[in-house]
Amino acid sequence: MGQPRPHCRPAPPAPAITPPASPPPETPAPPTPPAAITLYPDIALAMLRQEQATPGRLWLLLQHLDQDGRGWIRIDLARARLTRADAPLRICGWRQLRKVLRAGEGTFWQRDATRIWLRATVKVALSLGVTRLTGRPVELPVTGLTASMGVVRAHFYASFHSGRGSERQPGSKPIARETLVRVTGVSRRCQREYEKIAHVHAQTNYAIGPCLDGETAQELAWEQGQALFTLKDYRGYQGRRRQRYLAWQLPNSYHAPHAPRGRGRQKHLNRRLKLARQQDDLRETRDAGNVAAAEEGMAARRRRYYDRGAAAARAFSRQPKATVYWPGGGGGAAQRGMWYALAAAHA
DNA sequence: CTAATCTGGTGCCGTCTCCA
DNA sequence: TGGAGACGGCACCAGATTAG
Repeated sequence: MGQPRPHCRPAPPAPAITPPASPPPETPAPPTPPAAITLYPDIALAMLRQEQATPGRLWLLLQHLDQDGRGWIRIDLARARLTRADAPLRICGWRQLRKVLRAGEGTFWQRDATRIWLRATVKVALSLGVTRLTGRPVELPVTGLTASMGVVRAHFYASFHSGRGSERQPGSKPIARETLVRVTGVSRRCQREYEKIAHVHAQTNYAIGPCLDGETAQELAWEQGQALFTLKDYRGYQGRRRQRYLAWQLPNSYHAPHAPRGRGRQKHLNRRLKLARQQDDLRETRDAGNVAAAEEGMAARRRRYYDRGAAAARAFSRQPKATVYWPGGGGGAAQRGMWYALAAAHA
């Protein structure tokens, strides 16, 4: 899905209609495609959830091969580029390719005798239950797509972290494993494996609350549960030396390796998704993308993370029922995963 | 003093599934 | 058909509190 292409692509032929005459033979030396594709994390996660990662990977590679955006690929060309032993984009043998093509029929493409007609990103998204693209699209190296399916799945999962962060702090806001299970459909155990494979760095975070005194400790214990402990600041990182603070563990934050890409095409895709949603009247089915947004939204009502203290303080004054966090300042605090906290008042 | 418990983590192992 | 990978269950970790 990497390259800008015309907004309208030719529709696949209706089954009853005679397939078009075979196109002229391809030139033997195709133009060298760029080494990376644009990946929309919501679509990648939906592929994982729907167990469509194998045909999904093939769809991305076929789009990559379709450099001039015609919307179709000749079957013999796909076979040559993806299954030949000496092909740089080889992913499997031709038998397996046939199997995967059958598995993705209708969702990712339609075939006639000679061509694979690729479905547009919007249609694939809708087929996978995604009705809105959130976060940022990311850049995925083609080598990440031609590796084993384990590596491909790991990159699909990691794209969520890569696409999550703000411009100032890419991917750095804490998110619990349990939330990740709900949002990505990937188990906790498997998340760790994927993180190892895709070089996603998980950072442990601690929140530093107010100075220790009996009443605030009680309030916070109510709010945070028994995970609360006292931190003695021997070196004076947070203020006076040896001052005791209330602290508690936060979920991990994650730093993934994929570079973010512009949101330009995503806006256009979201407009078309909205239109398609209205036409298909899908409003009652909770789609996968919205599930992700809703899950994160639920967590956000209780804990909200901000890039800077000023923004956190403003948000807290507007809504004091949610605890707000912002990254620890100098003294290496941010590197150690220290977050400052303004704790919610218990109602 | 010790065991149980809390939240948010990790490691290991057996079983199942997929793919060449 | 065999090996690699995915997955779930279980034990265990930190750093605290609480109950007996």
